[in-house]
Amino acid sequence: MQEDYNVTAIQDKWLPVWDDLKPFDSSRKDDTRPTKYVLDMFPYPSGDLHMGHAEAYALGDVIARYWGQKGYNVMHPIGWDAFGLPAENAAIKRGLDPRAWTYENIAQQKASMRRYACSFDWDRVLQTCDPSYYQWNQWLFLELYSRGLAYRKNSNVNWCPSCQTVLANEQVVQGLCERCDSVVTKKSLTQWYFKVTDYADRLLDDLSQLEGKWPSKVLSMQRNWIGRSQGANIDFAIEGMNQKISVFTTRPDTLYGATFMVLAADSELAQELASAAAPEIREQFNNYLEEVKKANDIERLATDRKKTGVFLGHYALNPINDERIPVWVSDYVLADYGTGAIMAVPAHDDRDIEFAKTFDLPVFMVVDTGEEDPAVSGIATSGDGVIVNSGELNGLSKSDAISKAIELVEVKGTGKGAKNFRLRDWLISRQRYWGTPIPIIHCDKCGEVPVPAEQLPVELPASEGLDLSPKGTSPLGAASDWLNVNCPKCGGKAKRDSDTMDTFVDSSWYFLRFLNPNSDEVPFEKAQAEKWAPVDQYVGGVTHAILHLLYARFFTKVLHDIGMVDFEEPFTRLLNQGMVLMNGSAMSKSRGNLVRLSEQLDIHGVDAIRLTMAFAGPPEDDIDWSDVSPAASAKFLARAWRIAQDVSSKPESNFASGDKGVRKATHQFLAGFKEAIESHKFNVGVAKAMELTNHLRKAIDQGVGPADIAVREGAEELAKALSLFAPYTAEDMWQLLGHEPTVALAQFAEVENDLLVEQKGTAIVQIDGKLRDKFEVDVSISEDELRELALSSELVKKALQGKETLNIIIRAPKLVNIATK
RNA sequence: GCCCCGAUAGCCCAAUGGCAGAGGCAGACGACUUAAAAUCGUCACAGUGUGGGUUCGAGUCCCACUCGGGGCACCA
Repeated sequence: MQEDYNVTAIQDKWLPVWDDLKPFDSSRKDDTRPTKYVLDMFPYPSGDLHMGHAEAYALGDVIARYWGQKGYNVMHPIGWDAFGLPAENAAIKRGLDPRAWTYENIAQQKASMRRYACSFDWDRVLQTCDPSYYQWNQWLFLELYSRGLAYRKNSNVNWCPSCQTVLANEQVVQGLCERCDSVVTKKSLTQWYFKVTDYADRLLDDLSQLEGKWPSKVLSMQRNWIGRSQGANIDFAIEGMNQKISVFTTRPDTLYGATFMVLAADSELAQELASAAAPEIREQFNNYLEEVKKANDIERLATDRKKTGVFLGHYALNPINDERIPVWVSDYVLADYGTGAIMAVPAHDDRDIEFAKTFDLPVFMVVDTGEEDPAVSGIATSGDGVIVNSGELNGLSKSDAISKAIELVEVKGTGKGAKNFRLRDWLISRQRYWGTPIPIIHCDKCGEVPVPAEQLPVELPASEGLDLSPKGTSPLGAASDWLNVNCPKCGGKAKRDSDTMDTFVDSSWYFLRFLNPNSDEVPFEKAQAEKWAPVDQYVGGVTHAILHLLYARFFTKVLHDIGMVDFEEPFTRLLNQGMVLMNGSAMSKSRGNLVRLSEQLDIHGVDAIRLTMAFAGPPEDDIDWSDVSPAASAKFLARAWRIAQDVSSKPESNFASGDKGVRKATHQFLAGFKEAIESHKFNVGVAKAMELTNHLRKAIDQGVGPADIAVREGAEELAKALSLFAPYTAEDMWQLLGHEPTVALAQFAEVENDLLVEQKGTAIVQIDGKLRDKFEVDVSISEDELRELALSSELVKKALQGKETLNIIIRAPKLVNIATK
């Protein structure tokens, strides 16, 4: 009897079966399959899963399931990035316990992931807010600390007045807080840092290993972010003072063109020089500094901003020619980049010439680029050219002059070749509650004392009784029972560090914790790392292109140097899926275009939604939900399901006697599907499955009929392929075809290449690239035979009338192109 | 301002330098039906954003531009 395809029924039917079978258990001891590690970026547990998760996990699942059906033991774990501000904000707003709020959301998301049939290994799960996880954050922090890679310093840090916490450079976007869009201000604080800058060169250079494996966009964003520039540090003596100004420049070739110097207004050196200046200059400087401090980054970054500054009354001496040049301060020079001071070469730098024009300072051309003299035109020239007015550098090209100038200052001892990075050290302290406590104890006598390893974890105290609302200092400071301890060194009274770690610390190494998610002995076992890591395929949003991926790469390199892993890049391949939009813009409640995932799943079923995500387009493109049709996906799945229902042959493993045409369609499908999935063209893979379905439908209704064994072969491969996108439907098809669960472990058939070889093919004849005729030919046809055939064609003869043949290109058996005059 | 990516049918998207169409949506028509839905089938629709170039041959490679998206940006 023919049944109907019933989405709800098959979902209810198979979920418990899978729970029982655990097809994605990657820890079986006797497993001899080769390994693959497929990882989806773990979610933040704020509320239930949304459409974005649905896309990411659908795509990650296609890859994980594919390798499983290719015979690999696939580790595909999941966890929760569970610390962070939203839990606290929920706590503050609604009076909830952040811990309870977080675990409730995790439970809800976990249930949704099960329903969504994610092929996760449910025995490898972690939550970063568990002490069993974050104790290893603390352990790793102390490892870094012992190597000088974690340190504390006072500086002007980015401060979000709304979140009331400091932010890493990476969390400041266009002068705004990444999280709440408040204008970020500066505050002088003593904070913990990780010394990422020690790894700047390796972080940059190793990107070349990822070329072709990571999206080029992400590689270029990381390169931009690290921002290495090559040049020189050059010292300028200050006239009449036992003091010098050191500058970083990428253009030492223009040293003769330096006509003034500029110090960052908020630098220490500026302060110092101002103090040594005449009282009226000091006053001008102080007034200026006040103004500068008031301006925020938004104002400072405005492109049409007028140059401002103050002359300090001092003169510096150009080390290459002892030229006497004035020293100014301005806010267009940044205190925290390079040395906080520049030599200004107005002839060849846009900013410098603007400043020179504003304050009527001299412009002196030293590179002749063939353009008008900047001193006349008022436009700086920055291109290559011939060095002029520069003593021993005259006549050299830009790049030769750069080397030569470095040589000259090195000989004089007034400078040397240098490189500079845009990358700053990673500020990891946060003045918030819901995070990993920093495992340091401050003792008046002993200073910073690491918490001894055997006392880890330093558990976060209960939030009860603590005021979590942002106030600029950590809420933990008020947990006096927790805060006050004895110094591990001297036993005297001491206090715990009350800040918590940036949650990006948690996610910087979580992919390794999945190797041994429950170990109390080690963060992860080296042997397991050798077996599984690095991650073969990482899947996640491009929003993490800089922050998370850079930090994870940094951690991996540190762990490599410590000897804990033997690789230096954590994620061999990276796939960035696009976003799910609605009517052209990101979904949001306030915009009123929110599509609820749970609703979509109720209406169309899990499989149809997953399939829609995969079929919508290339995975890295955004999906506009208004452009796609989950109803059509459901319709297709029903059509495929009916194929399995119609197959009337008994299960059989030898398909040789099946209809050749149908077999050919199946094996063509297998070859094309493999190619499509392995190159991440999931939409094309789905299209090929649709094509096979159409072919089988026709074979059943109008061709060889449902009993031909080739139809069974096709239906079985179709079920296996659909298992990547639509696991419930595929499992049911597999059963209809007379097999035991689970299709997720069934292997794809080997492509029988014999079936793909064509006997006949279509040859086309072009004249000057335009199609004129085509005919069926034997694929073994020779070039000469094909030429004969083409030239004897009536259509070709007609088209060639009155034309002179120049050349005939033959690509047997497919093409003849006749070029004419 | 600099860098990167994209533009193919009414829509979403395919196409190792070789017949512009694999697949889907929407559409038209037909079969089944008393009728409709569902199902099954058939059909139509663009010469690939614009202008040059390379080539026997360009959607595909190169150059310039337009539009859209993204990244970086007073980084010396």
